[in-house]
Amino acid sequence: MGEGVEWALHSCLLLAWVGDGSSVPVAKLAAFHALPRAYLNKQLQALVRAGIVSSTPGVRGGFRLARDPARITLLDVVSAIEGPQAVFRCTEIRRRGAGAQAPDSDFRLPCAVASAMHRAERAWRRALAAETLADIMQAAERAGPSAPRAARTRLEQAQI
Amino acid sequence: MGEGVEWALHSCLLLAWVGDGSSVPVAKLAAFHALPRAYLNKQLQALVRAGIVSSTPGVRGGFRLARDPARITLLDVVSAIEGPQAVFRCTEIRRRGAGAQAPDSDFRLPCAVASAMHRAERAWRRALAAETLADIMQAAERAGPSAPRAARTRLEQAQI
DNA sequence: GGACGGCTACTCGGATATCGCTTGTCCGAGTAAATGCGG
DNA sequence: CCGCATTTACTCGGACAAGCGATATCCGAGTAGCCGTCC
Repeated sequence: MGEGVEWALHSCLLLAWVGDGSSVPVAKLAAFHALPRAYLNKQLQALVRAGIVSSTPGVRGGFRLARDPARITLLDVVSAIEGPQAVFRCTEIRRRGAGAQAPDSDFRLPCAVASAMHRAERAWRRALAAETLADIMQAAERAGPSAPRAARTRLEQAQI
Repeated sequence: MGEGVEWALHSCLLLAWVGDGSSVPVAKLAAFHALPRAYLNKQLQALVRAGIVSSTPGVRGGFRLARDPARITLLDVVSAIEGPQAVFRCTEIRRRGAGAQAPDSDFRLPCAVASAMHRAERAWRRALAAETLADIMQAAERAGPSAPRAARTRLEQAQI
């Protein structure tokens, strides 16, 4: 799994704490976590394409959440960064080589291996879809109730 | 996820159908699915290190399952190929950059983002551990009852 | 005829190269604010 | 003093390289079977 998923999730968490009031430029977000600015921008573009965050250009522009944190699931973010394709991709090797000479009736049903792997993957996606960004916020605030205010302050002070 | 997982699973399925009676050389397994022989050998070595299959050198050597298919889970195979590390790896970016200047109390608990991701990943692993190689065999035989016999025959005929 | 020693062919195993994708970087298009000028 | 056109600085967005892991390959170590020879 790509490292960008972690970056995107933490960036969304920050944007959620900032709120819809103001946009945060990518330079601030990158400075907050000491991440490469341009590459983080690339990941945020993927979130924009997925409709999770919205971007505004111009002198006071930046990124902000496109909808309420309670309506943004982890699956949304993961799918936006990693792409729509399944983690396990069946290449149908059963239809290649000597094994492909079996009677067609054996290939009527989908590949049993792929079915099992996809079943497990659905469980993963279900767990990801069950957790929202608001849940993450709550969990983080439970550890430190001052986290949201502190995040806003550090974000403001963060410089390139 | 690497392509080797699919290869390893299908190879284990074949070895399960062949049974413990005889060893199957990697050349036969590769020819059955039209896979690169040497690289498949590399993947099977990982299965050997994990104790899933056993290898015997020599003129009638090859690979065979090390234990009963009902005692081999998909998680065993996936872990053997992909390695023990988690799919989502937390690099603790919250402790870097401007955000790290928050009070230490905020870092007492583990990262909320990583916790949520790992929770979902545990669901995935649980689903993988619940399915055994014997289950895959049953599902495949339900599609074509002649699959095991056909597989043995094609394996014997398969040539480099 | 039986047994033993050497030989051969075949197998796995790890060291070695190649490719594609993730990661990282750069510069241009576009926009909103600020500013100076004219009425 | 107010409104407008221009300038300017700052933002995102997509095009362009680099590094690293997955992919693919080769050759050597080792073993089991086979054959010839000797007793």
